[in-house]
Amino acid sequence: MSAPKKPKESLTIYDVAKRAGVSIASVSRVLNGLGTPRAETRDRVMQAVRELSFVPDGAARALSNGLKEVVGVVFRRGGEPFLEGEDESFLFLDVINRGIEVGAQRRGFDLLISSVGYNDDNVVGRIAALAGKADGLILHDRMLSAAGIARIADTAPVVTLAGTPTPASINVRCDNESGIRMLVRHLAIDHGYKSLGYVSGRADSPDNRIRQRAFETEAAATGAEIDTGPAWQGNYSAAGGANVVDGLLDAGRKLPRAILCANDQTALGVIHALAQRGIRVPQDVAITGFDDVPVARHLHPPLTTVRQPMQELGATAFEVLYRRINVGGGQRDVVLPVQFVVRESCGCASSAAEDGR
Amino acid sequence: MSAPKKPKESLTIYDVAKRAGVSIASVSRVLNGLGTPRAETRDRVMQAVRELSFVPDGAARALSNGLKEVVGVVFRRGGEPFLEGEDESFLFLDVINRGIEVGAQRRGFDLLISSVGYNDDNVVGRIAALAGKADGLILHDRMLSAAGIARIADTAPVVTLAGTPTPASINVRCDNESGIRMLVRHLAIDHGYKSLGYVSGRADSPDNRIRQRAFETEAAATGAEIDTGPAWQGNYSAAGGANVVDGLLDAGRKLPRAILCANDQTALGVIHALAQRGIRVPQDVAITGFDDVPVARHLHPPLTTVRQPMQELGATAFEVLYRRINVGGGQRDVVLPVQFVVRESCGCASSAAEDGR
DNA sequence: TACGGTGCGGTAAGCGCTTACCGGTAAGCG
DNA sequence: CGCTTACCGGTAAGCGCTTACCGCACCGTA
Repeated sequence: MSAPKKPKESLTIYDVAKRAGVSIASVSRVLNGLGTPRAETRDRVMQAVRELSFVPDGAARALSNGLKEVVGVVFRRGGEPFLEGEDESFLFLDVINRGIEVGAQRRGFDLLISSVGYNDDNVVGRIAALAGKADGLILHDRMLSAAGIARIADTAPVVTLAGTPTPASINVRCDNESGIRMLVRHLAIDHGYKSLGYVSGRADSPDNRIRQRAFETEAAATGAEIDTGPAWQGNYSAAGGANVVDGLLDAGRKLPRAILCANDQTALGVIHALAQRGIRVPQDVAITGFDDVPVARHLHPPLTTVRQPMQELGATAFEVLYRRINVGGGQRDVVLPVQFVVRESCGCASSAAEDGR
Repeated sequence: MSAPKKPKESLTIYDVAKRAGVSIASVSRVLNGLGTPRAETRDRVMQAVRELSFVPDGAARALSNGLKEVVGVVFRRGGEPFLEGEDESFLFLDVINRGIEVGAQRRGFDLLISSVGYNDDNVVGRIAALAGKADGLILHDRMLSAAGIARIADTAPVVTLAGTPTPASINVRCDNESGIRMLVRHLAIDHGYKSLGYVSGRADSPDNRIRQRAFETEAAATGAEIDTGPAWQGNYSAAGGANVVDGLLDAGRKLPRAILCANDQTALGVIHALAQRGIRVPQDVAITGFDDVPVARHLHPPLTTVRQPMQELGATAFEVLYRRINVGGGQRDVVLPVQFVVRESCGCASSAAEDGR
């Protein structure tokens, strides 16, 4: 039945055509479902394909029709494996990447993945090389300066995640402003807390800057008193959050009634540090996070936070890129809605609305 | 200075050649560092490349020289995101993938990543498509039957991780036998425990089968009494480990003096379940794991286990594949050494040798 | 001055595929 | 029964690159 010779070098569409007794054009058409081949033709081709277990060469295909069906994904990786707390950020990126993959699979695309260390040299070169192998690029976080993006972008379309749009690239992020606004209103209005603080994330993170600004604006709008300054500088890690609390307290400063944290990770550290000092959450100080990572609901008390649709973020990034690859144009700043998740760390009772769905 | 026209469609080596006033062959040679171009020629090409920010098309290159410089990596993903305990397995795969990436980067290769759900259909088809876009494939764990592998393997070289070698593929794994042997000897001889048990991993895992067999062989060799049977069936998860303990105890069976667990995750569950019942580790029952995941050293008591060189596993898988792509042949069963890590869960004192390096 | 040697650089073929274009056959119509 | 129309399916032209091969210019030598 099946007598696959030696698959010598690589077998091509010509081999299939010969075996099926048709032309290469027919083979191609059958394989791509174009035209209206006769049933017999189709069957003979399919059978030959099966017998030879032929798989068309992606490169040739890409060259011929100008579509590689590959998107490059670039992200930062920590310097050392197993750095404390890295597990979480791993997970974070991973969920987003999975989202990209899901989106990609719908369109028959695959992911060309490349991570970059914090102190790798020639990052632009590496990314450029990647661009040559892909139809478009998705860059996590802050991989490149606007100039760097511009340079890459005239090779291949670029979508950034949680960055800022540039003339040459599209950015996809979630609606940080609304998230912070909901948090602030809930604390200042629903709970009536009169003083608020914000433990920031990494200073160079666009997401963080937006959150901080939204915090200040909204807090001012509600008339709450806000506490700021360099002492509030965190770095997205639990250790960073704990540091801020310790620094504040050691300096003898009085904590505000409620503290928003740049992300859940930070909130975790803050809550921990407060517990060490015997300060109760939420009775003495209310705490909120941002992201809604899986452990958020298992903290004591369960963390009130804002859910980022991470997987959707990835899927959307892909979809936006896909559209850009095929038709061009489109919106440059894509913002996804977030979901307010009320638990107990804000002072709500345990029976309060748990997140839906 | 730089007047990059509109990068209309895509710019090619012809555009560069024209701008530099040389032929496309010279451009190609300069770009690939072949031949001995005059300094002037080289400079003009380089300048033109810079001015146009030209990046050669990977597909054309691949088609022309038969090397895509891409390896496909396929792994299983859990059905649902955030399933309990998935974080760990994520991490596990991730570290291996990072290892592959490190190896790949050394050779200028990139990773084409594709995950497969537990109940996706047409997995073979998806993997075949991936094979068409890559120079070779690395398959995690049990992605495919031997027949499936054979089918893929005459399209592209295949390396499996923690599987078993087949006539058509190479397998890379760590030395499970030695690991188990060291564990058993340490428990049976050094500590003199007379009865041993093994909480297994997933039944279909080659790694697990090898570990179980090694356990039985080695335990018999030391003359220790061993306890086995379906009640000892775990699944690599903490819950699975806890289940085994609960099942055994609820059935009124007496636990052996020492229990080896198929992996650290399982050990974690076992220790937890024992603690619940007031059974002390290691005083009443000694426990060991396998893998040495990061948390292993932070358990109470710190876990005695065997370290798998995960990153190296990935890097080796790549290197083996790379060699196979370029020259063919090579060993079919590659085994990496493991490292015995003595901590306290086996009954050793806390001052005992912590892992070296 | 004429000839061979050396080496840079250009021309062209071809990698495996898609697809525009066209010719041949069969079915539909007068 | 002959001509038109449709419909398949084959032929061939690239896609952007690498590289074998060859010509030319310039040097050294006689």
